[in-house]
Amino acid sequence: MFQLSKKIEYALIALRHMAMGHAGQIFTAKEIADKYHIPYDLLAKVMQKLAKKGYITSYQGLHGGYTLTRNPSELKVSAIINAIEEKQTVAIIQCEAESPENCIIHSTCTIKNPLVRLQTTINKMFDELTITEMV
Amino acid sequence: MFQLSKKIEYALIALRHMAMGHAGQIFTAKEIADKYHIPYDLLAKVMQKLAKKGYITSYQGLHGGYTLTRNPSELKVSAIINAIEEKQTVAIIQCEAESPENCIIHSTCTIKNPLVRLQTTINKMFDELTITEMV
DNA sequence: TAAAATACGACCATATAAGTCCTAATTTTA
DNA sequence: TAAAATTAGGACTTATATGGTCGTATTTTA
Repeated sequence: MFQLSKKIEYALIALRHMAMGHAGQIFTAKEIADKYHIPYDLLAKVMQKLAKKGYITSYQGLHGGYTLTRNPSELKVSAIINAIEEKQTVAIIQCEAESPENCIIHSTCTIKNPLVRLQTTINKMFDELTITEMV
Repeated sequence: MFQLSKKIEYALIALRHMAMGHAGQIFTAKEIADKYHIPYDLLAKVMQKLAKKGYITSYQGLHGGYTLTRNPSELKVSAIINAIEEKQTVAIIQCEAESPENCIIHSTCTIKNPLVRLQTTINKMFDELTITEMV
């Protein structure tokens, strides 16, 4: 628990790599996968998700690839996480995340609040962290 | 990702329950499992781990059970997490957690530092949070 | 000695994560 | 127009982690 998934690691690696190039530079998934020794297929899917969310722009065909859509300083880690993980992922307590109504101690629960506060802080940190901090 | 495991949830529920009783009061795993509708066997193991680490004291035999060893204010959530999860669990990046030497970008990695800082903050929060805040 | 509790290892089922494979579709260029 | 290089994306497999169960031993008390 409390680990970023490989997908997110790969996304950060790729975006950082792209951020280190010049504006508008095109990168292929293969090139990045090779350079960092990460599985091509997996990285490809990750980049497809990022493209779908508009964080990177894709170009198909020969000499195709991806470019960063925006300035790295606008690329929040929180957004990257949400783009890649389908489920609500930063949610340290499950009752808040999925089924408050099934909670056993419902109204009298005094565990939830401190953890929700903690979670809010974590969310904020991921929100304030951008790719710029990683180049 | 970024969710507390059920085991830890159960530990928090149990410890909170015990903290709400009077000092020295004995509670059985069964009693707590029943009250909160959590699987007895699982809770039993969780409590065994807590006992092994000395956070609660166990009494075997008929009319046995567990008591809190210390004041709830000394029961840090960080300690509870570490008692129950075997692996280094709050470690958002894997290179720090297990194999820095295998890292692909080793010396030139600029991703690690911001995440390590974030992790430090999270650790600190879990360290400052005690059972007292949950009763 | 029986009952009620902890102790603990082994096991199983399921879910999630990680990775692979295959087949389009698109674009460029020889 | 055909081949090559790329993105797009679904289906599948494998590995690992999680959650839960089971069986048996041990301890203590009545």
